[in-house]
Amino acid sequence: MTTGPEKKPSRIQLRNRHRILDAALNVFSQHGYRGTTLDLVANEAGLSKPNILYYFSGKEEIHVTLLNQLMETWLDPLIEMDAAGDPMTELLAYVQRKLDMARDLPRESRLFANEILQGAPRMGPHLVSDLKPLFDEKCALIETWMQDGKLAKVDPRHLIFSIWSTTQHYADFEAQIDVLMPKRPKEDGATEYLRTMFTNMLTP
Amino acid sequence: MTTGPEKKPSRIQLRNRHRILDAALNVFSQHGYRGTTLDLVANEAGLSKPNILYYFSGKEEIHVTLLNQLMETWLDPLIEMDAAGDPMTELLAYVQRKLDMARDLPRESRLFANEILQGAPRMGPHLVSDLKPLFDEKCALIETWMQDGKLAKVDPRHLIFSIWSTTQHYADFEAQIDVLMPKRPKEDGATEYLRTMFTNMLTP
DNA sequence: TTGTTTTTTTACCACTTGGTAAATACACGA
DNA sequence: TCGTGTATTTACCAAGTGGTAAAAAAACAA
Repeated sequence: MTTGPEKKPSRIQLRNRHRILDAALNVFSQHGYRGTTLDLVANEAGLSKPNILYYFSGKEEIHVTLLNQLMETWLDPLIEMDAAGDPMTELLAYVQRKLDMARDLPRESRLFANEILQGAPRMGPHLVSDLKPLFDEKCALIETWMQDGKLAKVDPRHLIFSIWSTTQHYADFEAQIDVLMPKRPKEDGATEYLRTMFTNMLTP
Repeated sequence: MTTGPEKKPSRIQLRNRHRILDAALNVFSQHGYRGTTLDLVANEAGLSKPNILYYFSGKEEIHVTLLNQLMETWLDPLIEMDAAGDPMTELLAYVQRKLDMARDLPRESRLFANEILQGAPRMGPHLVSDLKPLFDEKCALIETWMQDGKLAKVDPRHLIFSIWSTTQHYADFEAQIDVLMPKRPKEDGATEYLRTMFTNMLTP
């Protein structure tokens, strides 16, 4: 009702916007915001530069759109951590989901890392309004689990930081890992290692 | 002998080169390579752009110089891990040194993270020639410690990755941590947390 | 088919940016 | 003080970049 008279996007619009965002994700995640040129995105998307600006008002809007989409994906695994489940099971499952995400969505992980590295100039508000409340809620949940003697007592905030850092490392520092563990198989032991680490730390 | 007739750099040269590198470290670590302009570096250094190009042949040379300096600093804590010491003590001390480095040299940590994130375009060779041999050597050392029953058996490569990721996280993702743990004190529990984590995991 | 709307291309432009040439100012030993 | 090499500034430039205007092409409804 109060929303303007927006017409539903055509098939072409849907397809091209999707192409552009996919191409932009490739480029932004590899070169960062400043390192990304519209020409690069245009090439990658198979469109001309002015044509891209027909679908998005500018470079910034493309970047912001990606960041908004990313936020949902990013929070999802943590949201799923269930207060009703078994604490150790829930936590290990969360670690696994985060590791799977680093493996399946390395571009998204690097896009996020780039943004935070540069001081979250475009994502700062999202962190405050979306991530912070969720973070506080889940820290409190973990705290109760520890009070109940279901988990060993450690600082839940640093626990979450360590889950994020260890899992995302496999996406963000892939170039380094490629040098140090060349021609490794798909299943390279990270899953088992992280499982052991968090199990040993959190077993009461 | 075979080295050319290089004159010793004057006091002014020493001072200005140092100023430039310090300014460049600020800018590169915050904005990445492409995001850094010579004008930004010049302003930060309090010199004019052409004056900067009097001391360095170009933007690339400044960046490479920083990266070379960084490599030494970066490898140092791992080099210090001593085969003759007590395994658990040595490992925990290494964790502590890395955490101190993230705290004391966040700019260097972010410079490194930026470079790796973008695929190590300028540092790749250094990783192969300097980091890889050291990494293999220390992995083998940790392996023997585990064989001797001094440490619980885990994959030493992933162990080192987890030390790197958890410690550097406090520098590289500082913008996020500032949101999630606002106005925290200097000593915020990270030291204690990491000590607990690695102790619990590695106690045989 | 035809008229209308949507999509794409062509040709630009203003600004930024890495870098250069040459003139000028400065430091310093004799 | 003067002369010489060092350091710095001024005035540029060519390439790259984000973005625009308007014409051309394609899609589509009638």
